[in-house]
Amino acid sequence: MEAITDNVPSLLRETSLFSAWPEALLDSLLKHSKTVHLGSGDILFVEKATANAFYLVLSGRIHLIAAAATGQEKIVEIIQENDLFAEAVAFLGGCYPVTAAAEGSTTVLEIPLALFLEILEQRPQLMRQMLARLSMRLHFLVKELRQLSVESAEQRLVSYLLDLCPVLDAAAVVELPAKKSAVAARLGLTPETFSRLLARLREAGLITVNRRVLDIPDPRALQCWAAGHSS
Amino acid sequence: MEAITDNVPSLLRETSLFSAWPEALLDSLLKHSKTVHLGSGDILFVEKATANAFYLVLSGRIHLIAAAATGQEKIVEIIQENDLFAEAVAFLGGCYPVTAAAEGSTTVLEIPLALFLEILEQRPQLMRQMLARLSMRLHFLVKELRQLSVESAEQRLVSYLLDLCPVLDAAAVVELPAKKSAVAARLGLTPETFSRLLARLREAGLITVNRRVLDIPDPRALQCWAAGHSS
DNA sequence: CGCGAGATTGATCGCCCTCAAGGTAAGTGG
DNA sequence: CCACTTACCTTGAGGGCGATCAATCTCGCG
Repeated sequence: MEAITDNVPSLLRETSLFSAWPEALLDSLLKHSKTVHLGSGDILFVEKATANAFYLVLSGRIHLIAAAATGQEKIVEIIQENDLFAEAVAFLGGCYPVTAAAEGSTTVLEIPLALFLEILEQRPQLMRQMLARLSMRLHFLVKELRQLSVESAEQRLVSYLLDLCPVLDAAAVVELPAKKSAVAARLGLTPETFSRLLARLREAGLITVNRRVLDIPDPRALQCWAAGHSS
Repeated sequence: MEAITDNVPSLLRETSLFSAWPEALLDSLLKHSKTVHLGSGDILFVEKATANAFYLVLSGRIHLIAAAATGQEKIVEIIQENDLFAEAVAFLGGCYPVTAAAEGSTTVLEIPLALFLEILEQRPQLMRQMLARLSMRLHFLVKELRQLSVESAEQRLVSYLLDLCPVLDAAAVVELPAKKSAVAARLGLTPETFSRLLARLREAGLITVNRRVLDIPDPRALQCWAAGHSS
């Protein structure tokens, strides 16, 4: 546990938001932060709860979940290690728009919003960075919105796989960031449909599947194939 | 035309973003802005084009459209008179994530991003307001995302109608903000499905429809009915 | 009146969900 | 080492929602 805690300053510095922060500010922020350990499925915060802090994933993964009255759930985003989340709520003093749950054993750093805002208030450049961050998230969400509304399940899956590829011009071996049922939820699909789609791509010779690891010999071909299937 | 131009300062001041700006700053921003007139269907900017300005709708309506490779289109948002749009792209120096098209004859004020950023850079409080604005948009998009992925067409329609009601506790007469086919696209539906859903609600005695004007005698009943239909 | 855009209604189809039944690993205790 | 368990994934059959195609209707307008 100490090992992780000692690591925190360097981890924080690796995030795009904090990379340019002066040492002193980071330290004072860390003094008022604390690590939280979560078991599999544990809830970090629930939708509509008052937001007092935002978080950095130190190890494990966090699912951001939007639930409907019917009990159906959609995973809005899967937060990986060393990623910040929920930092955007800070500026409304409001509540969390989603529920955050741990996948597997997970450790997060809890950073109080009040102090963060206080520091930000006095550092225009930092504000500028926050604006850029939020702007990026906006673009991400707009893209998601488009994909959900106008693309088929297969096109969404292909887009998702292509996003995992570091480059499109060379063969790639990618690992799914979570168990398949969770990735399915992330894509707005049932596990059954997800499985069937993977099978289709496999039968078409576009990918090979090994547990959580996918081999994509020709990303471009995958891209074209999905486009051709819209007709 | 002069009449509209003369009106601009007061219109700008009515927007949440500019309401607290000093007169002098608004004036200098206005000096470098210009009004643009659009006919029905005219394109203001296209997706992926480099962003040099953001806009305020002076009269008419603007559709923000996300298109897929297949030619299908989804209206992400319908911008009303006196609303700002595309202000969020400023902080990435990037490109527009959607296409903007006029619905009917429309006039917009084009505000250059560069100058806006310059002013913002020197006014931390203004930055803070921008952050709050972006945060609100993030919440809006997350809500949209949830609705698209986990709610049925009927639930989405009802949510949309309820959003148009000023209060839920009293009867409301609301006007659709655009022609029905455009509202359908906004909800991710075809005009046919939209029409059928309205008919269903009408037959259930929950609304009456007159051209673009809807009468909702009991919003609460509408809300409950949609919830009950999830089973 | 005749025209045309938008709205409605009907018939049919396909995608994806649901429900249900195996299948395939990993871990457990004998 | 091997049944047994458990979690996860896969595969199959069937159904429903919403899209598509097509015909009719309404209304504003020249």
